Amino acid sequence: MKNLDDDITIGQLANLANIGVETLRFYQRRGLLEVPETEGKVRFYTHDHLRRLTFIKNAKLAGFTLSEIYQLLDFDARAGRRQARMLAKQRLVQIDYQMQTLITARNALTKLVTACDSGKQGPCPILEAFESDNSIMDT
Amino acid sequence: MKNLDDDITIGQLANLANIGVETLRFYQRRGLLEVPETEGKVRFYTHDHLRRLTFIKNAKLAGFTLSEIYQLLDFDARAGRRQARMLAKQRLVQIDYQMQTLITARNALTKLVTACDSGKQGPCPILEAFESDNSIMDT
DNA sequence: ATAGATGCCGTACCATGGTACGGTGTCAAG
DNA sequence: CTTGACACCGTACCATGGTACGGCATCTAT
Repeated sequence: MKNLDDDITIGQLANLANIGVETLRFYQRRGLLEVPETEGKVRFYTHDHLRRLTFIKNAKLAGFTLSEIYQLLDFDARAGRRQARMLAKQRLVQIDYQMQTLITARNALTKLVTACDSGKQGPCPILEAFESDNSIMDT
Repeated sequence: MKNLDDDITIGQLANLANIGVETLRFYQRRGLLEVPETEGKVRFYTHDHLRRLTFIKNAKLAGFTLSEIYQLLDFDARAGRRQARMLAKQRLVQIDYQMQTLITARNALTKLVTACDSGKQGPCPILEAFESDNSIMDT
């Protein structure tokens, strides 16, 4: 299980990681994925590259941007616990903000859909609300 | 209050709506904002344009994309209550999905930050988690 | 009447995260 | 020995939501 999956081509790596080859190349350009030294012409990838891709996928799931992931990878290399923690905390603040926004929109839309479902007469409450200046979206 | 704010230039409209002029032009290109017939050279905007911008801003707050907003505006013009309701319901489903994603990420990051804060030894739990295959992000 | 502020228009550019294309090279099987 | 499948590389293109620039016209105040 150590070097069984060593010396893998980019296509195989892409398969294992379930990511497109072009995306891998894109990550390479972004510095997220190391470009192996070529001994000849075709480049070979190892277990390490796969782990890195796992890292990237998980960090993406946590909502980090690619450039934040770039930093996280750097912290990982330099044992930058403090910085990683800071980035994570920042992301948590952001998440709370995003959730609040979603909750507001959700409440508003739920209310409006209900109103629109029940009332049969007059203009659509949803569309009407969007035209109103002190919107239901403020709350 | 009817034609006091009529015959307004694009710059004034931008000010009133608190949106950049370039953004207004962009909305015009997208068909979101009507381009007034020019009687001469300079185009004049009215209260209607301002209401439309309010609509756009509120719909954006609710998380609709510009092309969805384009549709909503169309429904508004044709009294498309049913369609507006459908779009709103779709958006609600999407919101629930997005919230679930955020909650998962939030739980994971909270746990990791706590772990990283307490443990002083060994590798950073956050970075470690991202390298793990069956990630904390799955749950 | 001349400068400065706006308006108009087309077009280019930005970030974000990819996706695709075309040319070239290499390698293995039939 | 030729065909097909990949690899490599540079570059272009996609959607999304703007933002900026350059050239020209017009309007207003000094």
